[in-house]
Amino acid sequence: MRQKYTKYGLKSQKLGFLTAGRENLLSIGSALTNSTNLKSLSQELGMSQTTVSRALNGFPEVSERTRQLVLKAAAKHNYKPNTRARRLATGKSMTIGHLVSVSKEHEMVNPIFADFIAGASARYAQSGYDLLLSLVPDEDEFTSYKELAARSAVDGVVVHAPRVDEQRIAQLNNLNLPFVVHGRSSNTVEKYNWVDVNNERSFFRATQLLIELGHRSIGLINGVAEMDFAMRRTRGYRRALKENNIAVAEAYITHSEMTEPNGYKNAITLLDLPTPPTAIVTSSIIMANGIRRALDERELKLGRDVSVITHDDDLSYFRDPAAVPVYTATRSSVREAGRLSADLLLKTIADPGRDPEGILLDAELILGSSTKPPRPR
Amino acid sequence: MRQKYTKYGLKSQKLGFLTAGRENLLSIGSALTNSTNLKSLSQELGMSQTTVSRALNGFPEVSERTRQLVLKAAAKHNYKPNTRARRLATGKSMTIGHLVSVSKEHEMVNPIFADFIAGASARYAQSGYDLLLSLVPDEDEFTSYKELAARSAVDGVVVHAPRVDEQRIAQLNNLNLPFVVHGRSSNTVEKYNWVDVNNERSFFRATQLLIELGHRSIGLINGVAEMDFAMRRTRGYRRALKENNIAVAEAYITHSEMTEPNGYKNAITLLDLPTPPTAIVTSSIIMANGIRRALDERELKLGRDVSVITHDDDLSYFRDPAAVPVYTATRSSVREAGRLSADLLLKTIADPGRDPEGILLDAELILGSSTKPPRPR
DNA sequence: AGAAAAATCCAAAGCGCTTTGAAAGCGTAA
DNA sequence: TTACGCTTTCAAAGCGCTTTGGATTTTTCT
Repeated sequence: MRQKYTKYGLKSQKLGFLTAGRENLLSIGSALTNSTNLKSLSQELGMSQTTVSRALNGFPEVSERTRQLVLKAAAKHNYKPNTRARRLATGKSMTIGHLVSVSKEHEMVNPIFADFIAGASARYAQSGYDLLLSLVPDEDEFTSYKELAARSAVDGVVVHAPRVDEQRIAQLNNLNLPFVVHGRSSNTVEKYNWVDVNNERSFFRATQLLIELGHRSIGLINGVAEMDFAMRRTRGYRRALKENNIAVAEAYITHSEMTEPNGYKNAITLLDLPTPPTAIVTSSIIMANGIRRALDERELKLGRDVSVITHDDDLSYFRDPAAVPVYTATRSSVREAGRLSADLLLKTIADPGRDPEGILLDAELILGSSTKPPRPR
Repeated sequence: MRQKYTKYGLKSQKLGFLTAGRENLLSIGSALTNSTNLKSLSQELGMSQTTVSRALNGFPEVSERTRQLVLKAAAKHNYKPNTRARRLATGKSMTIGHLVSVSKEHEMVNPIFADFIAGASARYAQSGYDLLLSLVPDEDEFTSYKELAARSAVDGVVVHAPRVDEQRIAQLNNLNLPFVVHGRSSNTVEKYNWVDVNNERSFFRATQLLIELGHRSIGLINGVAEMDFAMRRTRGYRRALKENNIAVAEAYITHSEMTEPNGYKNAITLLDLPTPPTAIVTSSIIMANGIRRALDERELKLGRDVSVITHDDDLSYFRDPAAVPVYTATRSSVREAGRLSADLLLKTIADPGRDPEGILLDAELILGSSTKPPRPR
């Protein structure tokens, strides 16, 4: 007799060992697939699988009486069509992929992604889509997209944290996989779907506000320079200075991953300059916390001694219900961006011929208590 | 002739309209399924689908020469078995579900979940599993698990943020769906898999340290009381006071969602008591930031005027590379917890007969600069 | 009443893979 | 040469659903 090498053979052996008492494979098989299926449901109802399937999926070709009978029986057994079978039959994955890259340097996961996904997830759920999440080392990003596409595991993907030069956009267009970018990529000429905040304008306004208050030495504590949002924010900052005839001091500009310790470290660097800035604009409320710590350490008071404006993604665990918020901020809900991205992606999947669309959100400039005119020397 | 009501009928009409030029459905169909499949690959190789499948899946029943030929051809076409088909055929979903509940009150997503998932995700990827993420309003939690099980969309789930009284554990045991709890549930007698930090002991130690420094009035700014971790931390805190014959002042204990503004608010409450505490223990580094802000506002200095110990989940965007960290902290990497949870879940799925296991992590007590003896009055 | 139209239902054919049970190929011993 | 045991390959049967093209029943219209 032929020796059994197959996976199944091995497994059944193992199972048999563990579940002594079972006499055959069949009983184990049925123990694994415990739930009601379409076949048994239709048999119980004395109808064909077709009719039951149609009744459940809302097709008009089944009488109302039949539909009610089917729905009642389905509810009774808590029947839900098997996802795996349904996906194979329909040829759709009903799944959206989110690939979030984890920076190699600090193994950092951008904290805004949780709130972004919270927004998107709700939309997917409404439309019956699942969310496939994968955190990948940033050098593996494209490989991961390609693999998802090749094994057709998803119907679309969201691209997080685009860089100024973003390869993924062209690559995804080639793969013919619907996608939406959260953010934009300046050096990309192709058309693509995106949802972004008006970074340039909001940092222009923030800087402008500080200038109007009388500040002339304004620091910028920004994210990593390769990131598109960071580049745009720097541009807004520079433009404001330029339009007000203030020279840009390169030493006032720092770029780094947006962690609290980096906010602290960069603020210390600025504060220890021969002529330290009297105001700071920063890209993240997490960094703002680090800046506050630096001020504290240098015995300086936020607002009174140094003004700070931060970008505020309206993260749920920093949301400030106070009438006057702590930080003057350019605020834009990243959760709302998640919702909009999801909507856009679902629209694109439903209608592949659709022209790519860009959605530009305008951050509000919210006045808090961290900005005051500079202290007279 | 019968009128076409079917979904497909409708859709093909729509597609036809949008893609003028295509003559028939077939061509559209093939445009959608663009990738190579097993059939075409085996035809090209002049082998049966069986042989190709076996060669790719590492079965020993295919000669080395054949395997190499197959692998080469597969690589050439970037062939990956279609996920949907494979899952139906094997009867496995190769997917782990993470249901993260979003609190109704603040729509808050616990910030630790991103790092936890980063840890788990890497493990899943290694074993060929996908991660299905769903953020659900906390009242829908169980419905969501039930639905995932009914449509057999996942092979196992992770339970986040268990409460002292946690219904989900018994429910999941009934569903016969493998699961791991991140944390524990005190009032649950059933056995289940869990990965948790020794919350009781670490808060005992933290409180003990403050007492040894000379503090007698110690506040506790904790998470929501229903959460199991919060209850255990309170217990450790109380035990330390008790063992040192210090009366517990209920006014020194606050419970709330762990946001920065709540940290601030609760700290202000404590600091404005007739006899304010000289030290505070808190459950989250985010709250610790709020506490620092409160100290700042009351013109108090962290460490010198009020000592603070925080629990530190070692979140990537707060990770402090400084030799002496800002906060004295009970530290335990939540990312490591994610890895361990994933390992445990995958083990359970591979071997369903396995006895449930609990993994207890011990938080380190890290000395930082936020703890000093109390200031003499 | 009879024919046409509409409504309702069904058997069967996939979806793209894995797995089974059997057949074919191949070297070696009798 | 034949027979035997391995090794290697294959045709075919599902997995549980959706969708097709018809078949059957009911309603509507003349």
